[in-house]
Amino acid sequence: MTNILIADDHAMFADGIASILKNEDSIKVVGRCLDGPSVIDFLKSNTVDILLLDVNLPGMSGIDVCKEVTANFKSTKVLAISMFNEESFVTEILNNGAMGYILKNTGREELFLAIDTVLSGKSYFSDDVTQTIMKGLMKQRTASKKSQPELPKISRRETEVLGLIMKEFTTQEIADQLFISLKTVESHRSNLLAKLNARNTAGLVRIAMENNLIPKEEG
Amino acid sequence: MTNILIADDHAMFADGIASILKNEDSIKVVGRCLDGPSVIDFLKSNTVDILLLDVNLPGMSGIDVCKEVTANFKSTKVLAISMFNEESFVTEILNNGAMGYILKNTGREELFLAIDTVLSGKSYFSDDVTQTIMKGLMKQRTASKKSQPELPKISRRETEVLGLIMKEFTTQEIADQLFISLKTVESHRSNLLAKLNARNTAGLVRIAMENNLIPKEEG
DNA sequence: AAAAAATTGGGGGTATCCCCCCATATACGA
DNA sequence: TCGTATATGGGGGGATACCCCCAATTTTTT
Repeated sequence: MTNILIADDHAMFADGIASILKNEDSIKVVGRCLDGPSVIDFLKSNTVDILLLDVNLPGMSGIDVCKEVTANFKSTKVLAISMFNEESFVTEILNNGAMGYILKNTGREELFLAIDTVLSGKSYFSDDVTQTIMKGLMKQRTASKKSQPELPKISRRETEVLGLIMKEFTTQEIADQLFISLKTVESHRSNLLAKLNARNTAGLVRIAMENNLIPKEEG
Repeated sequence: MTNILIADDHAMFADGIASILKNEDSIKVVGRCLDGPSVIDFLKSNTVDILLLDVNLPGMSGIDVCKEVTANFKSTKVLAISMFNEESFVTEILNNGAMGYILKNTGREELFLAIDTVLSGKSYFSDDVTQTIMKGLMKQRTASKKSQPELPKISRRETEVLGLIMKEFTTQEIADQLFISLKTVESHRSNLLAKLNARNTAGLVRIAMENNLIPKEEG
């Protein structure tokens, strides 16, 4: 038996979902919530396998709810539902733990499929949503490239130093690891600050991560 | 007329692609390269609209080639081709400027479609590849969550301070903006270091970005 | 071959960060 | 209601980062 909680402030829509699911023997709608806080409350005293979560909840947004749920109720999987096929909504809630994203015009067959898929631990996305995400990934790339049309080329040694900075090593430690002088590392740091147009270490790290300057290795 | 450059170290495969494209009047295969450096050389003296790039090139990898091409030859669009539907390959080359990714078992119809799509400035991915990416996004999420099972809750004020740190403000500047004492901000910094298990500002910023702690606003 | 960039290193100084100790008041949760 | 977390603030000090000046050598690019 799969316990499902519906979180949507549109009563009519919540009813619709519930009536669709009602006919399925293996599924039980254990509750309905109209806002974020009541979802959290409900989960504290009930077992829920799948949370059908509207992204655009009033008050506490769906994103925050999702974050909270995946952090504190690990046995509950979130399947996001939204009226909008907006790239920002999709990526945002996926980055906060949702296992799937479907649109409100989804038919009953696809709804069941999505629920089963998410329930089995896999992720599910409507085809339209998938398209949107792929486009979004590209847009994000080109947009970030436009904002900083050409950031100066970072040399091999500077890249090394930057990588070690991101690993929280101090200048002295970096010097030791690279077998060069403290002063040399300071030179590289200084050049990095100038090239990346950063004021301090924080900016160095942020810009490096935003522009994917340091290939991350597995550790 | 669309100029296409094929970069693949497997001669037989490059021949196959070329022979498929030869029959299309609007397409002209202007060259074939067997390794990365020769691609760069070729682009320096030729106009190429689309680069069909094998991800797994010997010597200079396809990822590096792609990075170089999108950085320095902005009029050339990269369509990645690979034998492997590997999530790491796909995301890596997409993050380095490729506009599309297709597999080597792609048929001629889909090949033309991919070329046209990329040529028009949109991105193209085989269905299989799309599935792989979506799964990968999820995996990446759950994996990163496992590595740091539960990082302590960051309070509202700490989040504010952390956000300003990432914007490269100094402790004194943060104190001024929040109308609190320098010492208070230092307390928050100190608590953040302890909670996030970081050694210094670099770690603070890296961990914040890795865990998506600071909602980025548009500027 | 000449110019530019990268790599190396130093002196000296200030700003900032990070650390230890401490305290008070408020708010939140068990 | 009683602890824990949060937010506030202070003294003092050592470590680190950042800044200015500078220069020699090597590598890369033009």
